[in-house]
Amino acid sequence: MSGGDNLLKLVEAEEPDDNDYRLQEQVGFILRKAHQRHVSIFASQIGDLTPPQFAALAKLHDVGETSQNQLGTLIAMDAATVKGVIDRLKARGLVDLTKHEVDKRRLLVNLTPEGREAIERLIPLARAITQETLAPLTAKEAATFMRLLAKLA
Amino acid sequence: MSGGDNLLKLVEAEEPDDNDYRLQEQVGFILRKAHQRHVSIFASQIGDLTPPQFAALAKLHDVGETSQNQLGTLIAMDAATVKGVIDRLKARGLVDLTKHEVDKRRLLVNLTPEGREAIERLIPLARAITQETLAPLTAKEAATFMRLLAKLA
DNA sequence: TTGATATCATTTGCATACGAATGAATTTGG
DNA sequence: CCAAATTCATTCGTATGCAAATGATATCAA
Repeated sequence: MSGGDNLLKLVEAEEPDDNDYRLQEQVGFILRKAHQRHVSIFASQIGDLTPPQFAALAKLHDVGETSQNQLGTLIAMDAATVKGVIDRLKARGLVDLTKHEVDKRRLLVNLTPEGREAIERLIPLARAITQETLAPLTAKEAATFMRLLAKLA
Repeated sequence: MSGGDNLLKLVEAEEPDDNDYRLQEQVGFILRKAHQRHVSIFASQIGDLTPPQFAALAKLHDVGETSQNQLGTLIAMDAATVKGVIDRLKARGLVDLTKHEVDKRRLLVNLTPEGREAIERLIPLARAITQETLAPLTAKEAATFMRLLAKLA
């Protein structure tokens, strides 16, 4: 190796490979923090609904009546999680549940008028939440970020 | 449900603003899904430890003895959450807890030999998890993504 | 010094999140 | 047609995650 002794020593000193694991630079750790920050921004703008609850209402507003299970698929929640979310929305009168006439396994979920009013009122706030979440990025960076994030999700 | 047919809810719906809201394109929704995917990859590689538990061990390995509260700050967990994580690690013999000699409020957390063995064994797997999480991106895209994600977190 | 503040840890309550097991209803394959 | 497989929903157990309240200790300021 030509003239590399000093450089080699330096590199070895800085990169012992196993001792050098940096938690703060791992994608999972930063993803978790970014998600936490978003939830916090959401809560500051929409205090009385959680992001999953909002997602359920927004999707129902979008697609209309669906089964609980199907709704879960649309908003990326497993059956156990979606049940809890829908139960709480029902308790607040934002959705109602009816049995499917033909397929008796299914539970159909609908927005109530109150639920419809709520989601339509909240959607502008949700736009502001998206903007605030992306505020640390320029418009171009945000576009790039969204494109790459979508690939990961 | 009583009454009858579906009333067609033709809410004469041409408010472009409201109809345009696409949940699937909001940063918070995709962030949540990307995080879910990462947790799932983590679980497939490291079945007997959760990402927060791993983070606690990795950080302890990095900085040595710290108070429970300080550890929480380092790995972005509030006091209530970190307590649960540390309790479970203690129950498994991966950390031990001692009272601070001078400041009696503080609870000092240390890796046990088993905890040290575990984290050193798992770090290579964690590197693989990071790689697999970023696998949908090219190397250049991954670098860009990490830079932008860090700005958001 | 002491009274007000601040910090550390704990506890409680609520809300995701998911694996696994279960029961009911439907669909499929032979 | 029927037995097996699948689907839908529910329940249980475990693990974050955070707000708010509490108790113990430490620090600061008048």
